[in-house]
Amino acid sequence: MRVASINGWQDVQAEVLRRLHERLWKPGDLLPSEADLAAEFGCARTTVNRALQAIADEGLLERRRRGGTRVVVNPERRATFNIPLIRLEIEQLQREYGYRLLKRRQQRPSKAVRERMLVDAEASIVSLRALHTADEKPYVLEKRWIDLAVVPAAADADFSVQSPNEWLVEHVPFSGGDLVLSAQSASDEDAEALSCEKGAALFMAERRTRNTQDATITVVQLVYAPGYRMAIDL
Amino acid sequence: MRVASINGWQDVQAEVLRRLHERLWKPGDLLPSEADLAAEFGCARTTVNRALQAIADEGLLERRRRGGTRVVVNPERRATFNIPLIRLEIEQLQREYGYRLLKRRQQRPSKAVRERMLVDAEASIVSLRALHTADEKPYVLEKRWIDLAVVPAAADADFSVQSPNEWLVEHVPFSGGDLVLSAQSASDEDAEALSCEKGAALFMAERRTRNTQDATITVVQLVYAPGYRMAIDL
DNA sequence: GAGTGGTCTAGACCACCCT
DNA sequence: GGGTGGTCTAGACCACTCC
Repeated sequence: MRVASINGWQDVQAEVLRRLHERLWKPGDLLPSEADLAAEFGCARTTVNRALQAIADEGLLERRRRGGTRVVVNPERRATFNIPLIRLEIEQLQREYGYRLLKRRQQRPSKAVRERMLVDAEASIVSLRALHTADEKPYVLEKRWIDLAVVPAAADADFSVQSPNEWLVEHVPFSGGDLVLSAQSASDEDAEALSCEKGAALFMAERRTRNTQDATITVVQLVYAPGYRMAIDL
Repeated sequence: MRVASINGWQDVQAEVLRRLHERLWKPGDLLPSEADLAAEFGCARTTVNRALQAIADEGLLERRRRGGTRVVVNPERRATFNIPLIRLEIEQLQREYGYRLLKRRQQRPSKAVRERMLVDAEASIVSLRALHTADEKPYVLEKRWIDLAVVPAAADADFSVQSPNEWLVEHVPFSGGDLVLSAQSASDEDAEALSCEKGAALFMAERRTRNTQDATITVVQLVYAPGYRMAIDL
């Protein structure tokens, strides 16, 4: 037998991956059909299907009805990462989490906020500034805007004890959105809140969250203290 | 009928997601068993399994043998994104891609490189600097180190026409690794290569790639020109 | 011990789409 | 038209783990 012994779909996946690694099937090549592979491996087609699906989900194979399964030519690496609650992120580092609400206003949106949230000038917005600390040291500055038309309850929420981050997770159904990562020079406000020098290079994550009706619930900018690293496994 | 009509696993997924949205099943709650749900939906247990698996993969449910399926309490958002070849990334922006090799050396690793690559002082390393441009303007500076013990062919590769990025994708079997995103102040070298001011806030991605034997193939630092944004859909 | 999810099997039908 | 992947079904056995 060429293959040690195929028991489950993970074995099939491993064997297919091995052949891809060894360039036995090269980029652009057409793989045998599921039925043929099932015959070769001595398992049900369903099992082969499951394995190939998993590999295709990773971006290494491309599958089409009637067209068969092809090895992708430019295998874009696809990375998955978690966006944890800041509190949990800090606690996982074995550091003591702290939180402080710096500012809270209810107001009409500025032009910049209107563009970010895609709301009109009449909207009622809760604007927040909060600081998350690790071992008493500034960790990340949270700048957040919440649309009260979409989340009326936010008007009465007490963000001085619970961070808007966590409050929203608890009170608002999850939904879609997007995330933009960038590097920014510290503004005066950033420098003061994070106790760093003005102009320092800061890692920033800006996240927009939409509900199921595609309305913008909230936009948040997380401005991390200097030295922050976002690690992702591939 | 309570439910419109359940045909496929995607319908089951949609219905379960609806119940999660509506808080019919709250964080921490135990869902009915797959068998019960299958009976309710009038489909096979396999179909329910597929649907719940998909939701669990998104991080919203937690499943355990014997323990059943639970709604996750703190639903960490899980995001996936592609890491494209730089050339394709630029071409997708409808800008003209350009590439220039700035420096190439073959040498023993410095202490900093040894730490990054986890190799010893005797290793033979190809050290590269290359610039990728969009419409003739600096886009990203690539600092790369390749371990010749792992990739001997890199000693003879001509990186002046093809970027190491693409050469490696073509010649080295894909593998695991990790990725670290951060913000850095532009060094003298960065500033000169990217035509920006020293100290400017730059977005940096550092990636380490390992082969199947867990040896470090290459480490690359991608230092992006000011203003770069990395966008991710959630 | 018993109930749960994890998975395999064999067969079936369908949607797609290349030739 | 016909071959491919996408999926469903019903039944089965197993692994895990809570009670």
